[in-house]
Amino acid sequence: MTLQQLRYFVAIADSGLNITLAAERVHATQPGLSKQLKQLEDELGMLLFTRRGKSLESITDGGNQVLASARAMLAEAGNIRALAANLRQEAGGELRIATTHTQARFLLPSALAEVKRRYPDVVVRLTPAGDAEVLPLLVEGEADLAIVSTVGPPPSGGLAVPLYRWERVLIVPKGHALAASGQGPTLTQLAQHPLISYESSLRRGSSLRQVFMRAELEPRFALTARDADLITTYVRAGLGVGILAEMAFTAEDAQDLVALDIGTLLPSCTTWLVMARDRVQRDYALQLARALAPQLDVRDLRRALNGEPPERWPDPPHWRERAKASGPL
Amino acid sequence: MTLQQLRYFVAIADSGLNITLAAERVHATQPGLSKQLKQLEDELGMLLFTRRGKSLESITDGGNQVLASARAMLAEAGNIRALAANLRQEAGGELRIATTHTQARFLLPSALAEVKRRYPDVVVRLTPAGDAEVLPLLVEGEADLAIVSTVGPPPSGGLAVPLYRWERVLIVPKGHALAASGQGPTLTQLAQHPLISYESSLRRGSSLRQVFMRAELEPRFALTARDADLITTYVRAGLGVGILAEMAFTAEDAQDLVALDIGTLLPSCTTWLVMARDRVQRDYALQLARALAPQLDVRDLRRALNGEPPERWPDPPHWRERAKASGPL
DNA sequence: CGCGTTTACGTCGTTCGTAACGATA
DNA sequence: TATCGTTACGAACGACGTAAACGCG
Repeated sequence: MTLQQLRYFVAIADSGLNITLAAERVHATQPGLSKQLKQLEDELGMLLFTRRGKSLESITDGGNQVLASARAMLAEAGNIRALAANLRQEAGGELRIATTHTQARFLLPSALAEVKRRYPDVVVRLTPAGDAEVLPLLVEGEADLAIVSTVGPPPSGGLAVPLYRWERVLIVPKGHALAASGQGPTLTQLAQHPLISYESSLRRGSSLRQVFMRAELEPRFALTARDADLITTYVRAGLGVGILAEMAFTAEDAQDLVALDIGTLLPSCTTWLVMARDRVQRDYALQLARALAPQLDVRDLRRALNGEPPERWPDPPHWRERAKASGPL
Repeated sequence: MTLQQLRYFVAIADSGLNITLAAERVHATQPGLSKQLKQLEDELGMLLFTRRGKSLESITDGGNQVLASARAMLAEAGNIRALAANLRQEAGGELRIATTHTQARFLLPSALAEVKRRYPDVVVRLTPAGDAEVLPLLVEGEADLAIVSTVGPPPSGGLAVPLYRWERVLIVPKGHALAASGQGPTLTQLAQHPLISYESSLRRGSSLRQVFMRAELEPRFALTARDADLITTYVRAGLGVGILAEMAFTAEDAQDLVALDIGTLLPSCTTWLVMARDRVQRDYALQLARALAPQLDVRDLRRALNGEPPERWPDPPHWRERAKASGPL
């Protein structure tokens, strides 16, 4: 049993049992993986996959257990390498961030610029994903850090650091009926208009739906999208009124659109930086965390990166106050 | 980074930084380990040990962190192998049990005989150790199972299964003053005699000492030993009165010694089977657990072996009733 | 001078890539 | 026939053992 064999094994498992594809991903040849897989099975004296003819059909029960252990081992190997790279103060490296489009577009740019300034050789890989897909990416080891938003308690599945809170705003064209009063509408008024919002709003448990449900109203969604640009575009096109993260309403939007405060209608959101427990992070991950959460004590952050978060984090600042806040050095 | 390199590395760390000794333990040559160590350090770009001249002086800070990860990886590798061996129904294998002399002598024989009957090819390695050294052996991976006794709550450091409860008895020669009344003495009477008991009784936190301390009495220890044979021997020799686990008082002892019930004076003990969390056990470990705890449901035991113990274990039987009890198949 | 480590060197095993073959849909 | 896996073969590398040299107490 070698680490290489285990690496090939999980690559095959992660490639939908397609050895050829797995071989490409690990930068090796297909016969090489085939052979190593067979050797691993021989040594363990068990089949890791069931076969139909020559093709792999499914993972065996035992194979799944081995898979879990193999993943753990490879993760530890990664820890060792990250540890060494940190100690060696290696300039290069990769920083894989899984997050939603909104955070990638409005929160991350300045923070990533800061990281890039101190660590120019780091390759940042942004993986935009739907709200529900971000955390799995982290758990499966596809990403080093995840940035997600929740209404209420921190997300599970990792170690969460609160970054900031934010509200949703209602977007309407200038001169729209709802904008006439100058202040936000009631929920009942809102329910009479077709809505344009994020895809995740369609989910049964989404906070938007829940708010309507509690008021015994049924929201009508005209259109959902993943990013704010599309939402504002369709609001402009008159397809409906938009519900947007406040961060996503730009100065340009303000030329022909109006953002109405609906803070009382919808609960506020918290955005979290999430990392997998027991995974050693590179130094530039700390740098990113500092840039994202300047209100937090660096020592707390460093401890958190090492898997020992404080009992309670201080309440994160609101998006609007965020620029002003700055933690102790 | 190879598993082999990591194995060599921990072997060196576990051999007091003596490469030659480590080489013997892993059945390899010393230059081989030297070279692999160097290669590992080269690949990681860090020193794992500090050197004085050519000799290894100490582990570096980074080395210690790598060591922890390496141990975790090797443990997982062991898990995979154990899993495969179970699946393969492999007859052979090793069962390393760390325990005290008393349990090894009076509890284990019948249970081990049962295991050996079903798994004749298993090599059982009994590691007798002092009361305080048993659990560390388990945690360090030197043993698969540990059997320890506590007064009160289960031991930490692993997953504990309660086996049985037992009392300590007072051993005196026939005709001894304390035996005259036919029943046990008071604590004050006991304090007037030199005591002979287990080594662990000397420890500051031992339950024996605590009982005396609470009564503001100071016990005098004439002699301490690790095993019951020695204790009874010296009781016979008239060096003092013995305090012994009830299991250790044999029919032979009864010919010239008397065991007095002091159940009211000393709290009763519970003996636990402890295994490391997240470590896959071989099937014969389950067999041993069944033999040791016949009062428990096999399904609970199996789940416990897989790391999912029930919320609460039923109270274990007393040693005297233990032979009669038998759980559902 | 003994103990323990490193260096040097040769051999053997193993891994990996290329190429050809085979099976399956 | 295209796709995907296995087998065959050869080259290169790497691990390991033996033997000798080196440093240190």
